[in-house]
Amino acid sequence: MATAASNPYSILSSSSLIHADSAGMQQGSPFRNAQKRLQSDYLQGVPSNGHPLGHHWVTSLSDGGPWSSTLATSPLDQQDVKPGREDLQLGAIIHHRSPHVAHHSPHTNHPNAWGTSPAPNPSITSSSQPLNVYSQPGFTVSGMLEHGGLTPPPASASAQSLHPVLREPPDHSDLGSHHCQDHSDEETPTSDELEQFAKQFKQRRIKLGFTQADVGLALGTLYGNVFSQTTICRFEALQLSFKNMCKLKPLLNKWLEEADSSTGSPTSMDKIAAQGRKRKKRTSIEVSVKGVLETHFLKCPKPAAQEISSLADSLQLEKEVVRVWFCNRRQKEKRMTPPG
DNA sequence: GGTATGCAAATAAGG
DNA sequence: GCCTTATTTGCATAC
Repeated sequence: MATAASNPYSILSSSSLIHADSAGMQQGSPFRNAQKRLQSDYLQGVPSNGHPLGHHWVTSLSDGGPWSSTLATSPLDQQDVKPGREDLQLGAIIHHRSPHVAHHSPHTNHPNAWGTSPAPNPSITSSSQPLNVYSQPGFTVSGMLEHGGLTPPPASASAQSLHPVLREPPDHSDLGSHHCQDHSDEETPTSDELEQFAKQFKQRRIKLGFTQADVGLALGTLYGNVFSQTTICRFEALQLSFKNMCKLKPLLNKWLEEADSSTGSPTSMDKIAAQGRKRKKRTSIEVSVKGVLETHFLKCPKPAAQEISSLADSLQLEKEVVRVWFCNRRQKEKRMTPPG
């Protein structure tokens, strides 16, 4: 199989992937997905009218919502556009592309935009006092040996590594308010706390000498759930949805604690890292294969299961991959189709 | 070589 | 089991 699906949980081997997707980066594509639209809309000051979906993360900007306190003062805050999705990528709004932001988050560039958090989150009071909410005696260096290495947690850690997101620590360091919908308990951080955390997280990470990729991998070792550099990057830049930020924060907080408090007593981590991935590795579909799929789509946007199966066979793809492709393609089609 | 971003694959949730 | 819709996440690549 040419897809990573054949080895969905391996974070080590991706050679089986079809890497031909570069063409997928059609920058000149007439179609811009929600994310992209949002960004451009923001940047262009497009009024909020295009998207039916309100989002607490954004819609609340002007009414004391999660990010309101800081955004309200942003020079860009007038861009109170209603995004079509949760992922507003607010960070991007204020984030001019600054290639090497060695020591600043987007906020640093626009202190007023995000900063001024009146109450720094105690849970991230930097290296000096980690919270130890999840104290795990065996962990070292946030799951990494040294900077690139993986530091396996003790056996007991494996248990902890289960369902990281779901098993929220009973006693979270965050004093949060309750802005996170599905985590409506007291653990839910406020927008200010998230913002502050992201900022300090980045600072600490850099100080400790870890890259975003390091952190993403380390989360796999700590929680059995690897994240990409992209995700860490977006977290730091506050480009994830509020809900998603809430979800990732405890994990990163934990990593930070570990990184801050340990110097890395190597253990036997590799296996944890290997068993880490829960999400199926993204399949890269070859351009030629995409062409075939596209052709089929034009003829029949909603093929029957049987048809999908045979198509999958002929393309040597998993049936599920083909099915999902059609689903996503239909979604895309809908987005592309102008209303009315 | 690390980080940021476009596009889309994968997943979640509800029907 | 499959669909739709919304969302999360990462590959590939630009910066």
